[in-house]
Amino acid sequence: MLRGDKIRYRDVKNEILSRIHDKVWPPGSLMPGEIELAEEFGCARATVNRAMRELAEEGIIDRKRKAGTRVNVSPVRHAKFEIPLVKVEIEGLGATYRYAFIGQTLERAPDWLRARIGLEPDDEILHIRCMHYANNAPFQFEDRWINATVVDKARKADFSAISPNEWLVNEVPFTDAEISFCASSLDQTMARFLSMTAGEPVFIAERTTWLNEQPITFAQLTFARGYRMTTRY
Amino acid sequence: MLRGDKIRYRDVKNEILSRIHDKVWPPGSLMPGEIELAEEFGCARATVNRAMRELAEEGIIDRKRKAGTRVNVSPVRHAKFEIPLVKVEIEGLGATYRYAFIGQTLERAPDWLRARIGLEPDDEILHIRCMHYANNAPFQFEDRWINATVVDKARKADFSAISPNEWLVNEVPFTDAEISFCASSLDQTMARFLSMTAGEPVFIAERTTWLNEQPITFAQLTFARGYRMTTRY
DNA sequence: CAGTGGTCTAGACCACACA
DNA sequence: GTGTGGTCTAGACCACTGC
Repeated sequence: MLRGDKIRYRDVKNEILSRIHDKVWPPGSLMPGEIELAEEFGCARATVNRAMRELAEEGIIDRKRKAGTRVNVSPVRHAKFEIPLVKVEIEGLGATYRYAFIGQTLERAPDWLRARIGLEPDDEILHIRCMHYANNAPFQFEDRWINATVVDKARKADFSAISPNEWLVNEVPFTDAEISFCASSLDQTMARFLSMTAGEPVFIAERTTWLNEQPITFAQLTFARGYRMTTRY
Repeated sequence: MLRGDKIRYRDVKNEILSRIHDKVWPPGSLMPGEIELAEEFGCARATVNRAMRELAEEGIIDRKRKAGTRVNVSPVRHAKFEIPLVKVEIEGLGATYRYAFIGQTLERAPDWLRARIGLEPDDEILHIRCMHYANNAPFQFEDRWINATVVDKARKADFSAISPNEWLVNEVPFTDAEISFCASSLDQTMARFLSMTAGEPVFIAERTTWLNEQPITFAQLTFARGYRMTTRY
C-alpha cells in the first residue's frame, strides 16, 4: 500500500484478481464470503462488496445470494464501445461536419426488413438516404428506415435540414437497441457517394432500435475507406 | 415507492434520469451537489453517490471534483461487446472447434509493430500464425505477436498444441487492452487459409494488450466470409 | 485554499434462494 | 429457517482541482 496503510477497494479488487489468476481460487470454485474477506483484508465489508460487485459487473465472478460467489469458468471480457452521433464523432476528430440529404420515400417495408426487425405487414416505412461529411470528405453513407406507423411525427420532420440520426436521438426514445458490424464490398451507388470504387471493402454498421418491442428504426451505415472502430478497456 | 418508503439508489437514479429527460437539468447544465440532492430525496449521501456514479459510468453525466456534476451534452450510448475465446465463441454457436498451428518464428519487431504498440528496439517477438475452424470450415486466421522479452515463458510454450489465444488467457494477465475493428481486402496468403478469394472484403479485429504499460501481445484476427459482430444493449 | 466528489467505516436491515 | 449478498445510514477523512 502506497499512501498510508488504508486498504482501498482497488487494492482488494487487484488482490482478488491475482488470486484468481494464480488459481488460489480456480475457475468454478466458491470464494470466501464478504465478511471473511473483510476480516482478512482488515477492511469493512462494504469495501469488499464494492470490489466484488465491480468484478461481477466485469464478468469475472458470479454472485448469488445464499449460494455465494464463484469464479467464472470462462473469463469473458467485455469491451465497451461508444456510439456517438456521427456529428459528434466527426467533430471529436477535429473535423468540420457537414450533412447532405439525398432523398426520401414513404413505402411498404420490403420483406427482408420486415423479417429483420419484426414489422407488421402493413407498416409504412420512411426510407431516407443521406451523407455525412468530415472536412467535406465523404465519411458515412446513411441508409435509414423509420417505422412511420409507430413514429408518426417522422412524416412531418424535415430531413433535408436535420439528419435522421440526430432527429431520432432528440425526438424518439428507445428501450432496446442492437448494433452489428461487418465487412462488405461497396456497390455502384454508394461508391459514387463515398468517392470510392465499386467492389472496395467497406466497414458497415447496422443499428436497430425498439421501443417496448415495437421496431422504431433500422439504419445501415457505410463508412468511407479506412474507417476503424477502436476502444480501450 | 413500493416496499416501505425507503429510497433506494435505483429510485434516485430513475428520478435523475427523468429530470434530465424532461430538461429540468438541460444538457451541459450544472446539477445540484450530492449533499443537496441527498437532503431533497431524504436519503444518505452515499445513496445519491452510487446513483450518480453509475450514471457517470453510463456516460449520462460528467463528474469532476470541485467543479461538480454536469449533464453530458450528447448522450453517448455505450454498446458492450463480449470478447470470448475463439474456442468458446465457436462452441457457443453449436459448432465443433478445431485448432491448426501454421508456424512460428522468433524475430526482432518490425518497425510498424514497434510504433503501433510501443516496443523497445531490442525486444524479441514471437510471431505465430494459426487457424481456427468451426465444423472444419475456416473461421478465423490468427496472426499473433508476443513480446518474448517481457513474456519470457512464451519461448517454451508449445503452440502446436494450444492456441496462443488460449495460452495467453491462462498464463499472462494484462492491465490494459485495445481492440479495433475494420474492413480490408484479403491478401493471397490468407485467402488460401480461409478458402476465400484474394481481394474479397474481410472483417478484421486487432487486439493489443499491455501489462503495466509494457506491451504483451498484438493480434490481427481475420474472419472468414460473412462474419458479423453483434450486440444488444 | 476551499468545495466537490471519492472512498472507507461500522452497523443495520432486507431479499433472495437453498436446505 | 438461515446464510449470503444487496443496500442504506451517518459520519468521517481524503484527493483533486478550480478559483
